[in-house]
Amino acid sequence: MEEKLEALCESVQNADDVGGLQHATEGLRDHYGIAHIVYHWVNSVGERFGAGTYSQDWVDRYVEKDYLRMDPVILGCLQRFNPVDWKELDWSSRAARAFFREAVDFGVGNQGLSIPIRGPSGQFALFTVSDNSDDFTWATFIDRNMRDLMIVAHEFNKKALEFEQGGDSAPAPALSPRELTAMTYLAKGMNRAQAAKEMEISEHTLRVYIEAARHKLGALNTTHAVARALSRGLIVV
Amino acid sequence: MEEKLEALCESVQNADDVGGLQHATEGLRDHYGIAHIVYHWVNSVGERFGAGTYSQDWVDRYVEKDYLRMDPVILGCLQRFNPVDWKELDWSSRAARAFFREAVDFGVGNQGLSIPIRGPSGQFALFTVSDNSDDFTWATFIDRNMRDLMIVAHEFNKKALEFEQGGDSAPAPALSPRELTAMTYLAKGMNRAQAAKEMEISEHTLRVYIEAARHKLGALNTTHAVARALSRGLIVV
DNA sequence: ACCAGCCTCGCTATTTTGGGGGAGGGTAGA
DNA sequence: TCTACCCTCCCCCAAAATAGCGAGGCTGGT
Repeated sequence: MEEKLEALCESVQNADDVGGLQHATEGLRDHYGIAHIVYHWVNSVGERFGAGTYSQDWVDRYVEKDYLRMDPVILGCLQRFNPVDWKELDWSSRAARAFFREAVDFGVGNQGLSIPIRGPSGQFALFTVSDNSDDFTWATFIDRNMRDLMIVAHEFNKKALEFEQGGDSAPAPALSPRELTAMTYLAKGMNRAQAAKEMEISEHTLRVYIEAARHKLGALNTTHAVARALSRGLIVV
Repeated sequence: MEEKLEALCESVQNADDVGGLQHATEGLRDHYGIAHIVYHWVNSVGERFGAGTYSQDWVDRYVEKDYLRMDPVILGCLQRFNPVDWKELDWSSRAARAFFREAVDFGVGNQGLSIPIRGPSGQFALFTVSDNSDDFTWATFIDRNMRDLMIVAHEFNKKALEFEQGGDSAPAPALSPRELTAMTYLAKGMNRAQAAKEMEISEHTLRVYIEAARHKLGALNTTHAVARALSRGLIVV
């Protein structure tokens, strides 16, 4: 079993483009003998890409209908931390139920598990396994393979990150301690007067920090600067 | 080996407070025969807590000196995705090197590996293993145990999430599509006029969205609202 | 069928930010 | 050493955001 996992990880590691990941998902599907494996990834500039075994028809349909905006799997995972079984999601709306029926018609399994992972710059990835089976069979499958799947999901993420860094990487400008403190207070909702009082400096000085931070971050205004500082993991609210 | 991992995970699962996690870190340390295991967590409202085997002296010192703001492990992991060996971090500044020497003096290992994980609402967790050893021994240890450690780290996260939800959980307010779009444009640095033009609505209407978002997010001003929307994963820049 | 919530538009006055200048002392890295 | 960057303080004025009112049409869920 250990060796199998090793081989599966390697099939991901050996990918050198999105096509390679695609191939890896097919290998995984065959290995586990289930219906689908899908890896979906949003990079730090909001571009999406995916690799997986869903039929092209379904992918086209999904894009055409902009299902991304209402897919309970996506919406649910954006709010979660842990791997989530599709059954735990909110399918209560009419649109969601219709979407699910349509998905099953297009060959997506009636059972699914999605593992969400987040990166430091707004990256968001979803590793999904899906199959057609009853609740008990599915629960057994998950119980057996959850950990391996998490490891494999992680390999996918590593690969996706490599691809992104292969592109243009932002060098992440360093802010001075006072600048960071200032940005943190602003991110907490203070205005300049409050933040200055908190930092025990004049409002003028505070302004200097904010402007310095703005310039370093290439931001157009304070809100933008705070947003960038947050996205880049420079500060935490 | 498998059974050992199972037992370790259970020791985490059985924790029903932070003290329980503390106990679990001690068990892990003894199991692996290394110097330290530390789990550090920032929840969605910015409160931090930790469980681990560092000496109280070091923890006190760390807090007193506000090392959180300059600790290269924290700063580095805030920018990363994958588990990171401490050797890969940026120790070039004098302050960082002094910090490292001091840490070693306080019993922290000279080798370390930290696994960062992010949640949907700005939660950020760090699972760290540390020991005193040479590069080769450490590399071997990591190579052998990385995957198990990732699984264990995940158990910690699951537990931390439970604790948070047990307390007062922010119900994650849902923003309407237009509100989200508005917040996204603001996060990109547009002012109200530009965002309104982009959305093809009047500036007044845009203002309504911003205020609605502000109220839903409990934010004091626009910058705060954008910061919260970002930290909670509602928008991506 | 109804209600909640979304989307759209309007006004005025006050508060907060942003842009443009400077200036001097302190400290860490090359 | 010495240079670059950090920290701190000051002025004036234009531009932008916020607070407080309000109103009507449309859609989705119960």
